[in-house]
Amino acid sequence: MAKLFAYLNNHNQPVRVADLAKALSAPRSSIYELVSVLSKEGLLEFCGEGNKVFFGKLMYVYGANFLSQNSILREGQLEVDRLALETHETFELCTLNQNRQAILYTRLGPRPMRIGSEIGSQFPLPWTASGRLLLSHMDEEAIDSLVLPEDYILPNGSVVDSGKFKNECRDALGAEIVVTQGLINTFTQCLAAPLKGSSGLIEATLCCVLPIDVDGDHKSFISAALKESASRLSRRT
Amino acid sequence: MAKLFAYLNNHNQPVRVADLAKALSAPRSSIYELVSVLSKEGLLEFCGEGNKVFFGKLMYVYGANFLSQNSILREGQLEVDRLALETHETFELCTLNQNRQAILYTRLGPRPMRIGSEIGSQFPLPWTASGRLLLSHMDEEAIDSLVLPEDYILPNGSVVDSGKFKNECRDALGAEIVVTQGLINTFTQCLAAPLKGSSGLIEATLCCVLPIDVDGDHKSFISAALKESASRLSRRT
DNA sequence: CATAGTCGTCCAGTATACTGGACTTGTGTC
DNA sequence: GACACAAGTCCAGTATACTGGACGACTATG
Repeated sequence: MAKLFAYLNNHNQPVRVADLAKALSAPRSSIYELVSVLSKEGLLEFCGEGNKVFFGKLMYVYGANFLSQNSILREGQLEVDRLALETHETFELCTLNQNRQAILYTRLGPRPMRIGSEIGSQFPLPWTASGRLLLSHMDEEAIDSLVLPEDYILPNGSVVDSGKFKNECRDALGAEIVVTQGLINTFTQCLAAPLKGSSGLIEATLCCVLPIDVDGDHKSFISAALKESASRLSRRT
Repeated sequence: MAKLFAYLNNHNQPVRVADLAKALSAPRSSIYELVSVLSKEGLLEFCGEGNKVFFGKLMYVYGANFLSQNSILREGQLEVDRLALETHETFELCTLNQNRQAILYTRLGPRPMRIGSEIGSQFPLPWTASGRLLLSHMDEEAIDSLVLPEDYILPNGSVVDSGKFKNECRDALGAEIVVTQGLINTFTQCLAAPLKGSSGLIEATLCCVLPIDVDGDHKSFISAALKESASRLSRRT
């Protein structure tokens, strides 16, 4: 079931049941059965032509429940919208999901250029500035048990040094902003600021994706705006 | 699993695992196991104190997927917001979910007064104006097989005549607006307008909840606004 | 501090759901 | 229209997950 959902999420559009079976390399009968059960429950829905399925109404309703309980997410969405509108850059709201950084919300600027920055896409933590913030409270041991060896391999094939990464995580503790350059690709940099919950723990990050060659004044302006937003949204202890 | 999700949805806040087991009258060990599996997958999350669980990030992400695929829902939300802002009344976006009417989105006016009009709450179809629209394309036989006998029992205990209900569904076919009064309670009326998909089928309804004693001019105004919004949002064939 | 009640874990037995093969139905091609 | 291939259904055997009871840990109460 988890794999099925993940596959639909990656495709972000209805998928034929037969294709699901192939893609998940599971018996067709199992997938037909599973899809039938989940669609009876309303978590999946048949839609359009050709026996295609996608997430159902209930999934949306349950997701809305999560949103209503999560004030950082709710306020963070508004803030991402506002920042994107004012600066014309791409902003994202990110959070830790298992051993990945998940993008919970995004608003594209006029020049979207980062791979897969759709809602629901997930990245290995060493790939992003947000990843360093999200792990900043953990010790080396905890990081080692969470981050898999293959997560250190960047899209271009080069490898992030795990010792260096853990140092950067430690340095991110208490930082107002973290910047990484040229990790996911060579032409962007990523500025991330921490959103802290009432416990003081970082619950999410506010992140901006900029071209690598943006001029210094503009970058400072974005950086200041991120810090201001993040500190305003963070809960006071 | 379906029951567990439904229970969390009804409570709309984190629930202790032990309470879940009681409420679902299932063995504690089963619920602990199930919750553990679902939270490992990210569909549920432990949150706050005292071993409480609620919907997880993945549920939100998957729900956002549904939203992105469903243009009527996306545009309908904006329209509900706009109508509520302009008229100061409560509007809802409703849809058919199995044999229930589900509220997918709502914006409260200054006098919210309808029971349970939260996102995700569901009603038997005979209780609402939207229900008549959502069933308007079905014949009597299809309606009988979908609507359970107990669905005809209103909250106050009185019973909707099933023949009359089916006539009202038939009359709703092609109607621009459907009004019901005093069904869910004695002091509200419900105005619903159909949102049609590209197939011409009613995919959702836009609905306004008014006090029963609202003056005629205001009601006409609301009614006209609903018709206008609904026809604008409906897909042309 | 003793006690009752609840909470969470563990485990073997059992029931449910998954598997994969055979079969039927649908679809596209020549 | 005949053919090949893919899509979808069905069924018995098996593996997985659920069950419920026993147990220890924790918490409130007198």
